[in-house]
Amino acid sequence: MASNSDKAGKGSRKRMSSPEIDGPLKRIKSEDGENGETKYNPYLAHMGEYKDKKDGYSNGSRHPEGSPLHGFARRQTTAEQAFVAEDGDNNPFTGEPHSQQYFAILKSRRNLPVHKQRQEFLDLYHKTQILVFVGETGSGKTTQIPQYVLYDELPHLNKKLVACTQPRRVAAMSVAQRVADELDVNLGEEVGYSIRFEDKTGPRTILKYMTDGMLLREAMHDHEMSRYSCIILDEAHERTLATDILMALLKQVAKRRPDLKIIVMSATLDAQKFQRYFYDAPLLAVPGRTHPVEIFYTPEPEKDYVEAAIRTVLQIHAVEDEGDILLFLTGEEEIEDTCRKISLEVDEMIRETDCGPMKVYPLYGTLPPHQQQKIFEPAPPPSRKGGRPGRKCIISTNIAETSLTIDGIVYVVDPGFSKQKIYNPRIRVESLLVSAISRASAQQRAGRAGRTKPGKCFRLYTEDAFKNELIPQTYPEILRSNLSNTVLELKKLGVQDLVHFDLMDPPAPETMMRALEELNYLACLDDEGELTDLGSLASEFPLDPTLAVMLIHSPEFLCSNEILSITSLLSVPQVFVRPANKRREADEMKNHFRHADGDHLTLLNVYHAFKGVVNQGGDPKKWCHEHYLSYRHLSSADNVRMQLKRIMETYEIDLVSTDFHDKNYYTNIRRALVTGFFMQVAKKENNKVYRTMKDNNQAVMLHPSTVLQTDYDWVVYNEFVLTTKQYVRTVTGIRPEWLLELAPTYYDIDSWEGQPDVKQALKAVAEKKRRRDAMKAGR
DNA sequence: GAGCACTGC
Repeated sequence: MASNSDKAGKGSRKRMSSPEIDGPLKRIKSEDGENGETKYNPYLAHMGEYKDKKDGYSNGSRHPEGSPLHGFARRQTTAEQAFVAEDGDNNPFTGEPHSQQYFAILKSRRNLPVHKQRQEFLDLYHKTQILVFVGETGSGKTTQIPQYVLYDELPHLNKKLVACTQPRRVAAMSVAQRVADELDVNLGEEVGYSIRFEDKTGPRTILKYMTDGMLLREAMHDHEMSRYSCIILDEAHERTLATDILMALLKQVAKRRPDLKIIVMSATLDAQKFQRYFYDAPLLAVPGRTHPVEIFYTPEPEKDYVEAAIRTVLQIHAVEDEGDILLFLTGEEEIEDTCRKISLEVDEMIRETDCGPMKVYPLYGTLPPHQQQKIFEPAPPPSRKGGRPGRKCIISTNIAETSLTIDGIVYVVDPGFSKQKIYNPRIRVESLLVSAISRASAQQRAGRAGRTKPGKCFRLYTEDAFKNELIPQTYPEILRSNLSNTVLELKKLGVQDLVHFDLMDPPAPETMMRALEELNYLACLDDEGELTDLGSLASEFPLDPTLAVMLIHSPEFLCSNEILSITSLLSVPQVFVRPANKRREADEMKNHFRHADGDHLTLLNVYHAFKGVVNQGGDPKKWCHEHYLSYRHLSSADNVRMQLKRIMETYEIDLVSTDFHDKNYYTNIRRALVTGFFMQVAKKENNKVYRTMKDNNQAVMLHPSTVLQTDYDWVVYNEFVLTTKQYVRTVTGIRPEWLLELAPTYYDIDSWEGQPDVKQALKAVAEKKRRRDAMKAGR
């Protein structure tokens, strides 16, 4: 142990005492970066052996007398033991004395509902491999359960981690910070988080919060998830694509790894479904801590939900007690519109009655962060002394249902609609549709009224509709998505038999077939459905297969630097900003970057200009503002670009450019686009209408935002947009002979079915090319 | 000549 005390004070954390604390081997390892010594200490060699002994670290002897964890046997601990250790002077995981703040937080932790059931939790945890845990909002499950697991798993002993997944990055980051505080450790040391672009964990990390997508990525290279001794899937009821795949995967891994424990945490609804899915796993339910919310329904269905919503909000403002209002609507335009209308109406009310002031705020995902922050401003004070209190009204998309929590909401107005993604496998198109929400969603919305005190929820539909028309749960994402990316991931994850892969809600066979077909055309899967080398490489990129394949092919066209930039820009939200009152100015600015051959090349021009400003030490923020570009999204594209570039370097994909003055500079890029987008091609039918290829076969128009000027008969497009009309967005002109040359399987004329005019046109192109080649040869 | 629910790698 002497070597440990020698080190005291040298590490990043000041070690005050307790050299006898367990884990010297670990500590030395983590600190040897300081002076480059003691990678291996022969006196401590025996401590590395416990791993090989079957039950070697469960006998308690690993924690010497005096250690807070003395007597703890892995997976045999009691809540009482943990309480004593938590109450101790020194932190069992770091050896440091506990801070004052620690004891203050500990007190509040013990008031959480979940605290009472710690022993019950441990009893179940000990006797089962998979556990379903159900806890309502406010139960403390997300912060406490992983800590209960830590005190029982003792992950510092077997060098395995406890992981807890979250659907969203912000949640992973903020919960990790909270738990680090609760455990009295520095974030990034014993407790860390891992999200895209940021890995805040270290050699000492024993508890890691991470996004579900991140764990899935890791699993692609470690099918056994061997770094973890316990995996906790939190918010499983949200049923993200990543969570669904992880659940199916973990079911398989659990069979191969009896030592791996799995906890699936969910909100109450549908708990039995999770239980059944996990072989009737035991279930532990913990009550939440929220205030009651009184629900009101309309007696008759409302014809116009926006109008009804406005009426309801004004009514609340006129007659209800103090408290803020949250109204759920479906999209940006609807929200901005309603904000204006309500503000005007309130102004009138103030003039005519003695009602208090009301601030109205919009809230949706694409709103810049500083404007999103405004919703947290306090409600306005009464307009005169002794007047009626003011309130704020937030008009929000679904973002306020799960992602953002606003305290102080007492009234919720729920018209019962949201925009939802749907996938039509027949024409391979994802689109957004305003649809009725589910009962689970309605309950979640109502719950937002009871966070700080008892609240009221006004549902703008009948009770009968709630009971009989709303579906119980929102369809999971996996049933509403194009699965090309997912299928490629599954193949990479080593799932051989997709048909029998045990997903909780298997997608439609047609959706699977479409994905397999698409991946086959992209040559990511061979004709037997096996992953090809190209497919394996493509799956390394956090991109849609189309983009990944294009990027991998791009060096052949001497433009991988440029395709890398374009790919990054296509992976972030629209970089062009178009404020409602300055559309003309914004469009004029956009024209500065216009490339006559299409939008992809225009994006590239924007990126080059942006980088030019950055590299010349200009003020990119100011420049973006002046040019109606989103600094946020351009920076994020730059971030994505760096990540993709690193992956390209790892797999030795050359980063090359054609000389800018070469006449083929842009042609090479357009040809490279075809290697990925050859299935997203539209051919001009008449002046306005284009038609997409093969069984997609849709009449589309070029989106009005396009800069494409030259009259191209053939275009590639990035996106199919279904709104009032069918549009293709982000389009670039191409030459049809490139299709025959670069995607010969897809554009095989002999096997071409349907679309006789397209077939005819392709035939003519092929014939022309043949003649030209013959002439060249004859010369 | 128009609109973009929300996440995630």
